Amino acid sequence: MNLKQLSAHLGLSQTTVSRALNGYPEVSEETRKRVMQAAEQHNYRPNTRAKALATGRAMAIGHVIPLSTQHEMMNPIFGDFISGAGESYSRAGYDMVLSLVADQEQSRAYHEMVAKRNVDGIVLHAPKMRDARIPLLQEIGLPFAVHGRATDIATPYSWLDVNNTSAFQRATDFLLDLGHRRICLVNGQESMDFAFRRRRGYEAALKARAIVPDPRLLFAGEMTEVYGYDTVRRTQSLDDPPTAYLVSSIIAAFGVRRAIEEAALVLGRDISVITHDDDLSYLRNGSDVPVFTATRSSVRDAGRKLAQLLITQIETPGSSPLTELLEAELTVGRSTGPAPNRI
Amino acid sequence: MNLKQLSAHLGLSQTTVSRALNGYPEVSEETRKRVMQAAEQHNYRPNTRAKALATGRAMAIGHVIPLSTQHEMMNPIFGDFISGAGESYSRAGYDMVLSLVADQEQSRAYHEMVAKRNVDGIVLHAPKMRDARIPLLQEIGLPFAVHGRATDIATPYSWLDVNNTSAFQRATDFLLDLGHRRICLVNGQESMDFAFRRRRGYEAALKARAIVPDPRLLFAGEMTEVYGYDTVRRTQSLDDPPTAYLVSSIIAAFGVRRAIEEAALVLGRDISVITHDDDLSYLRNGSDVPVFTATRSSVRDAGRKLAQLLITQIETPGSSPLTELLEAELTVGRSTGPAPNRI
DNA sequence: GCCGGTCTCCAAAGCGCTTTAAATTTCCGG
DNA sequence: CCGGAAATTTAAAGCGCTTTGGAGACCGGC
Repeated sequence: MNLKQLSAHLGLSQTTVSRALNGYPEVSEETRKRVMQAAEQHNYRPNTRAKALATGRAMAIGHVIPLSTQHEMMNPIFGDFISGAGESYSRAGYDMVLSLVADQEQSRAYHEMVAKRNVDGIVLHAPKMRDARIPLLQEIGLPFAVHGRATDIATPYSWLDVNNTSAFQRATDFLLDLGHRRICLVNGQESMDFAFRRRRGYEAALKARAIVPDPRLLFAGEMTEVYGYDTVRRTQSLDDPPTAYLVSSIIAAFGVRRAIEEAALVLGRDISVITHDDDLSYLRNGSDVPVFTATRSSVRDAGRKLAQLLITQIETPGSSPLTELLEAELTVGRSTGPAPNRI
Repeated sequence: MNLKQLSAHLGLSQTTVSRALNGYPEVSEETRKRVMQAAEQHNYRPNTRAKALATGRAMAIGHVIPLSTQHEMMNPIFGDFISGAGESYSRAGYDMVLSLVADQEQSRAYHEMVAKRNVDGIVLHAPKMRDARIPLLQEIGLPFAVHGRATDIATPYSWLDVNNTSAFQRATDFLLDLGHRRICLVNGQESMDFAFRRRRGYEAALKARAIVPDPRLLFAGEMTEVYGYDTVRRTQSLDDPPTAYLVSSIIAAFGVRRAIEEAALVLGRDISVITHDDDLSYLRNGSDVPVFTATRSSVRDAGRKLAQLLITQIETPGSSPLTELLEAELTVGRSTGPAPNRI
């Protein structure tokens, strides 16, 4: 059933029917009701493609996911972010189209998206520090919003980010307050902007207490369980092992915990651990009292908000870029305690 | 730059240019070359929406993700499945559109998709045992393919599944061969079809050796780390605790391992564990020798293949449904060993 | 009774592409 | 040099919708 058939069936013109359905005022209440009813009854839905062609609006938003091995780590949080974004989209009537693109084809992919005109805007994932995609998208002129930020980009753009610097600074402070002095940072890939900011927060907290960061306690890598495990193994065999770990992901924190328990140490007594917790639906941090003390920020919530932000921007053309900085909560669990008095 | 402008610029009709670009034979090689070059130079891409409207093909495939809490467990594997599917789609020139739909709106969502005509086919995720969505889609007539299968559906449809029954049967057999007699099944939600099949495999192996399954060793739930942990805690306090665990997901297996180590037992000596391993990119099962003995089947690979299967079906109309059953590998790691001789 | 204004409704153009039917050009043997 | 087949090219219709520019109908005021 298409518009033509529907209007023929109603004995009205396509114009009137279209207007009635789209809420334009030039149609009497009576006929509007009649039209609405008939549409409902025949289960009529306007053909998206025709509508998009006529209006110039695709009612769809693109997500470009980099496919390189270096970004595989996006995967665990990907599902949650997407569900959050999806909620906002379906509420506003947008579709979500995903493109998985190899790194070297990023530029081509964006140009193609805008030329093919099948999205009204783009969400950018996993920004690197000086991410080339941002100036590219600015030049192209397609509305976009970034999940995260990119350091060293002058011109303003829309983004939503967790305050990674402050979160890790507060977490480090918390450990310092407990008497820890040797704190190992188990960070993500530092080419990623968020990881860079986390390290900055960690370093700032140390510097404020005149502690010089020990390079042997700084790690950056892909956030796997094994990575967390290996890092603890390696650092615990130092002459002067750390008494605390600050971990960038709960998956790596699992590995950290395993290595600690395997060494017959007690988590929260012998060794303290704080992890960042993205509040993933399938990786809850314990049930009642959280297992880990954590800097927590729901990535699903971020998805919801960033999507809404992009929609707002698309629907109010000419608006200046929107930004939102979320503060992570520092929730205390059972993985932290005062530094043991080692000799 | 659109077709009209391009053809004006070339001094040709839109027809000829369109044909040249789409590889039709009614155009001389010389002009084809000229058209191709101009298109390249002006970075011309046909407008997807116009093309879709004219051809009746959307060149897009929809994935409907159920949003209920009961399916949250889809999330961890979701990212990998989608990347696999995305590879196939981009190779074939399809877009992927995601819809997150609350359970009670599933039916409406499918009807809407077909009425709006913005996808050429649908991938169905997380089928339940007697999934109502399958007859619904068959009735609607939109091509679709299921990731998994649904028991008790008579009419044929396209699907791709891992042979869950045989995988868990072989895993159970492997444990039985090692002398284990009390094997605890840590399964997923048994309303999900795959979980049901896994239990069937487990039971078949026991029955073949005339062992009656102990209901106190059968668990079904959402596959979290805590779930694995709790299950071990609970079962190890039985009079006659199990000597082996058969686990449905590597995330739960992490919890199983934690409980075992916390009880000062040695994995692979005191207690054996086999887990199903979806070969997720961010949750590798160890680096060299796998940590866990596992029934392994790459979910990314499944995504790739299922997408290809659906594309094939879409592009050869009138074809009968396609199906593919993948066998999981049973890879031996360090988590299994002979049953200890308990008295 | 006529006129301007307000409500309703409609015909037709246009979005950018494909494709059918037809026109034009080219080619070649006779 | 011609006629007809083959090779190229084109005009125009159509995909299903929105939207512009009017056209009738109806109203109150003069």
